[in-house]
Amino acid sequence: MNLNIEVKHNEKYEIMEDEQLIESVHNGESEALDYLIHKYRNFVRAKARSYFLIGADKEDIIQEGMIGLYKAIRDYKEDKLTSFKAFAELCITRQIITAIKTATRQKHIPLNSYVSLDKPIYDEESDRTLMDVITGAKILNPEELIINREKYDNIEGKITELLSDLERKVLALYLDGQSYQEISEELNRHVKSIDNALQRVKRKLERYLEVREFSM
DNA sequence: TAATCCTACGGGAACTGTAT
DNA sequence: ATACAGTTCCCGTAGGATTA
Repeated sequence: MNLNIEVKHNEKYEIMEDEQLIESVHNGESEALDYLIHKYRNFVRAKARSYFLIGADKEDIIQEGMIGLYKAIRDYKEDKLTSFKAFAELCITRQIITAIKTATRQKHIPLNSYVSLDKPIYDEESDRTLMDVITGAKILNPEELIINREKYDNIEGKITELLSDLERKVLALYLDGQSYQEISEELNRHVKSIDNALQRVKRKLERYLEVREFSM
């Protein structure tokens, strides 16, 4: 079956450290590249989710995230102090944010909703990124990201206060990159319940955003 | 087909007004 | 003060439509 083939195919890579894999890629092993990209696919998905939860275009953001991943693989230097994973996370995040910024730039952004910044508002739609919503601040560059991290932590606490138990759990797993089905199995609920919980979470976050924007 | 959105429904808790 | 009916809000659920 498919599965077996895949397993065999990756056998030799499974025991390798990311850093070794990178080296292989740099030496021209395209299979190592495939493996790495596959391995980090869910990671990218999880990262991207923060940005499309509130309605951004999921596929586009994931694409950007994958580009960031690719760049990370391409540019990672072994002698760096950071692990590849940390480096990749940075690259992916930066790529996504840059893409969103580009998409939203020169877009008339209503004063009351810069929150939508992270959200790629490709068009007339009013979308906001979860992260933006949560952060409530525009992210101008990586440095600001770090600065905003503190605010983010605060706000995160407040937001989770708004959510019910189920909603909180579902959100956590969702942001973890899990699918509806995986979440439903984990929590022993119908997929429908997951969907509903997510819907409520989104609505709450949107509402929270509005209030927040208003008071800032 | 899976993910997502929209709308409506039912149960329960909290609140309110009122009659006793 | 107590009891009770009516109202409102929140949570979870469900069906169906839409989107990717």
